[in-house]
Amino acid sequence: MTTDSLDIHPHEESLVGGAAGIYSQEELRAKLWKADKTGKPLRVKLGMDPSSPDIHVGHSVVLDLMRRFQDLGHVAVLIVGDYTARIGDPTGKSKTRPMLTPEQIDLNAQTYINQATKILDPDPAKFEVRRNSEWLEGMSFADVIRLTSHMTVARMLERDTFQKRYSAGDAVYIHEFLYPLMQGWDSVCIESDIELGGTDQTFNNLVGRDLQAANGQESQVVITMPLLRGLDGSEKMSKSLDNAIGLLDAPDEMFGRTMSIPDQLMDEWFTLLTDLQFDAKAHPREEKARLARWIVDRYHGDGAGEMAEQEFTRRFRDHELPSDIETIDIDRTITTTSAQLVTAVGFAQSGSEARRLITQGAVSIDGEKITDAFITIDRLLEDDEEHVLKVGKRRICKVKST
RNA sequence: GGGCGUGUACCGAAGUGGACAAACGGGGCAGACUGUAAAUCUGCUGGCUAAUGCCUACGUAGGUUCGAAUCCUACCGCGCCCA
Repeated sequence: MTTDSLDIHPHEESLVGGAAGIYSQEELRAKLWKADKTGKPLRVKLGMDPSSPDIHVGHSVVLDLMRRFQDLGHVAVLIVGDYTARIGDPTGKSKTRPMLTPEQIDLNAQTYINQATKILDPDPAKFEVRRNSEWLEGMSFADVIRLTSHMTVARMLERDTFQKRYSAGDAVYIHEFLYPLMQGWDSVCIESDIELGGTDQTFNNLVGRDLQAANGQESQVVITMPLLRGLDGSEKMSKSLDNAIGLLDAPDEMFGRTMSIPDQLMDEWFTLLTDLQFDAKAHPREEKARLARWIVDRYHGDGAGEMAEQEFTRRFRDHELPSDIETIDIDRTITTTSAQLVTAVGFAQSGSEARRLITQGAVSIDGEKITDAFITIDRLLEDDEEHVLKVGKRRICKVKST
């Protein structure tokens, strides 16, 4: 491909402006011009791991880019790594994930697609979903060996996670070497023009380039996007680290979680998640609320952010009760002490934990702190009256005892 | 195949016959302070119990011992070295 003399393509900036890496921009340029000329849309690949179906706002970074490609007329090709998931742990982090049944995988994939199409355009002309079992399942051992012959051990060990684990003396299994090859082979099979992913996918996606070249195809362009850090402000956002905001989270939950991020994270979130401009001079709380409103509006519709904010303000600034509290019925013949009450409503997992919470002053009834874990609830609760039980800052319910 | 190591609670990591539900760090939870921030400080962090106490737990299965996370045997996993 000649790339020397091409002018900058008008769409380039909007597509790669936020990227962490492009391999390579010249090739992207050539592909964009070529698509214009031939009228043939580019095939833009994104891999999805069906072992964990939940999408969080961090995924929106890459999905937004995918959407931009779609809006320019290109085709989003979502690869469901069902074959990969069936075999086990794809990232080789440290633990082997349980093998999933085809049913679970189907379900997860569907859930994923439902969430992803909150961002992506589901128009069939621009949206294609493929499962990699389609082409991986039928491969023979000889096919697999042929595939592995394109990769050297040294090259494989360049990869960050292998490097670290290997030098730390942790186990690195041969089959883990196959995952990048599998993903790369996906690119060959769907004739990918461009592959998107987070920076953690750089290595895997680059393998696709090599395999395409080795199979007589034009190599895909790899565009990596920065990883969004989660609520804790350090680790990348991930459901399993419990530092994520799910796309399906309730408005109040989204708002509250956003408000709890460290201030230093705001700039990053504004940049990666929104089209708003971060104002470093504004009061941090106000800025964060603006960010939170934007996020809630995006996933729950205009106005949802403002409602969530109001609820948030009354609850946490004005220390009032939430407007909607679940009422739980308590049977006094079973539940007798305050500690048992806390476990009965599900705010503690064991009696010991409930007792600890009470001892630490975390539990209150109708605003009155309880300090005695063994006091009988007869002395705390009126018959047939609703009382507000609060544990810590967030666990609140009404109890009615009979 | 052989040799040497190693396997501890959510994670990392001490402990090498009794005082071990197991130091310490991280994480988590709670309290103080706040902007539900972050940072900081304090406490808690296997289960049952009003409590003395009891039960379960140091890779798995047996054994030695009054007593085992600690010693022995076998097995399983992982690492390193030799072949």
